[in-house]
Amino acid sequence: MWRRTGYCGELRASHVGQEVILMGWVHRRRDHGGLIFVDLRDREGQVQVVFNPERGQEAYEVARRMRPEYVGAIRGRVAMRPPGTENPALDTGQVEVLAEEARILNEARTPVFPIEEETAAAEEVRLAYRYLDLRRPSLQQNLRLRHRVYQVIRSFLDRNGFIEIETPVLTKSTPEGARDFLVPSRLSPGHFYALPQSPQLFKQLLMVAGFDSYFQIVKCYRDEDLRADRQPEFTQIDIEMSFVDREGVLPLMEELIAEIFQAAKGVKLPRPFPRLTFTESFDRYGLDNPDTRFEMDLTDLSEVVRGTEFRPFADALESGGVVKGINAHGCSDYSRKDIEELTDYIKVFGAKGLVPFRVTPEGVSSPMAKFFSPVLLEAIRGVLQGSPGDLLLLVADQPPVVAEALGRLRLKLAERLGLLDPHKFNPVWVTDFPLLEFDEKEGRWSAVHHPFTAPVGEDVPLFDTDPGRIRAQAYDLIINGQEVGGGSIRIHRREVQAKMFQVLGIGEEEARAKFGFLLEALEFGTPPHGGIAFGLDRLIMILTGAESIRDVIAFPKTQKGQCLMSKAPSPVDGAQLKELRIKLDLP
RNA sequence: GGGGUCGUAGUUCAGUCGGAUAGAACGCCGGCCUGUCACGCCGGAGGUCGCGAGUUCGAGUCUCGUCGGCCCCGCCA
Repeated sequence: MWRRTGYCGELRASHVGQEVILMGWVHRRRDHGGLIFVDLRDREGQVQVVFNPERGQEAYEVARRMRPEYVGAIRGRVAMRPPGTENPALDTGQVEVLAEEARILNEARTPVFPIEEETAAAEEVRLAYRYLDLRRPSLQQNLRLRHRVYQVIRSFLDRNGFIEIETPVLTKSTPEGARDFLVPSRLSPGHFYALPQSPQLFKQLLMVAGFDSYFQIVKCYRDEDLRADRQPEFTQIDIEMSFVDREGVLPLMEELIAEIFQAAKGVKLPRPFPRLTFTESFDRYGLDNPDTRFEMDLTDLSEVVRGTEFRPFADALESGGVVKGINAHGCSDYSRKDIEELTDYIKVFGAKGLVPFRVTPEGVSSPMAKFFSPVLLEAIRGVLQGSPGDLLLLVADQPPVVAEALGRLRLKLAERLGLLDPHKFNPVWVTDFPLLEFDEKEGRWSAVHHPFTAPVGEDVPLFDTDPGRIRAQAYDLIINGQEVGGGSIRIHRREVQAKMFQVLGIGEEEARAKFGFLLEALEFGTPPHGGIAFGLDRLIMILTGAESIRDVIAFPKTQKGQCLMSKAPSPVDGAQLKELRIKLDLP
């Protein structure tokens, strides 16, 4: 076998005169009868190879048999292209390789879809032939950027004293949180391992063990329904630190994120990152994952419109609700149909309606104008700072409904107005989440973050009086409205953990059965500790501008959790099931 | 569990009011062509209209069911 001298995509004018041996895929062949051009492609790019029978009759004959995606090897000399035939679209476009000898290393079936930067092929087809899809430059670039990010993370955390430790993939099912993937145990019939939703308990135990600072780039598994940014298995950058409070975690994590953005995008993120409390975020943006690349804040109009006869507003206010609005700058020309579309959109989130007011040079107009006095219309305009050309959109309902409806509407409008600058990266910490939320369905308190999150010290007495007002020492990192990470300072005292389980309705016995090992560990000298986990896939999505998480994962699954290439999941034969003592009960 | 949308040649799509032999482009195969790079020109092959029922003289087209892709709600500590 020949040994290649380098990559196709690397050849430049400086290589002219050198003899090279190249190997790669036939990207395209242009047969002129007496002269054949072959673009040979490898991971670094492509280069034009010229087959002239006068230079190599046998090589020419081989080139005649070449077809797209054949794997070929050529030996030849790098030459400047004749003047006027350079191709500025190619990095290698100044030069070409004059083939003297050629070999076909392997033939290829006609590709199911052409291997091009932008493919028109449906994702269904691309996923079934993922290895062909992965030949396309855009996916190659995404995965190589992902590789770069792995290296930056390891280098940064190593430099800062973190120790990389693997935790079990076959572990224990725990209550709360997402549905577990289960793995039957052959050696313990009727017992099951669970795949970890995160290494949460293990990393805390590593703190108990005295490793001080730990990290892991680790797969996590959650058996929930998929979305454009959710896969059943995904990767976290999992981090935990001992003897720290929040200020020991956040600034260092900002350095890590900044280093990633610098290395991957050449973007400098100013530090410190801005911070918002959960309450501020909720009030201004309606969501706990605010996109701060643009303004359009939610504004409270409850006091302005109090006393109005307009039923939807009056009813909402009487039943403890609020009236809030946003100013869609320059949207006064939105048609009735546009407004209807936006209304339908927010109805998905529980809002009953959307009340529009157009600001014109003559004043404020609205289909609902007859319910409002001119003074009130002017007051609404004033509070929302409406100028002629603006469209004011109001929603009235219970606070959470108003927040989500307007928060999502704000994003929808920003998208329509082109306010989401893809070159802008706005990180923001959201802090002071509530520790608990009341689950109406289950009729009990549940943890907003997870049951090991520490409450803010001064709020601990509220456990007995008003659990809903306890703040958590938890924090999320949001970039451009995407939650890319979240963490907390953990409970390290046995009695606080007990209080937490108590309020969650997890009995002494159940707690011992489910988390006994953690509770016990807390009794053996647990340092104060806390940490964070970043969603690596989502981070790579932001860095690459990918619209789907599938574009940053080599072998992703469909919305039904299937791998169209390997056909997983699949039935297994009876012997396997018998060995596991499993009987199927299918509909 | 629910809502929306899509499924026709290898690929991307068109296909009228239900009507005769289901079309186009790209790709593929063959021929010609010595400076192309989305090469060009000539010719050709290629179809389980996702699958299954039903309505009809007749279904790619209408109805019902079903399978699958994508987006969303619920879900995702």
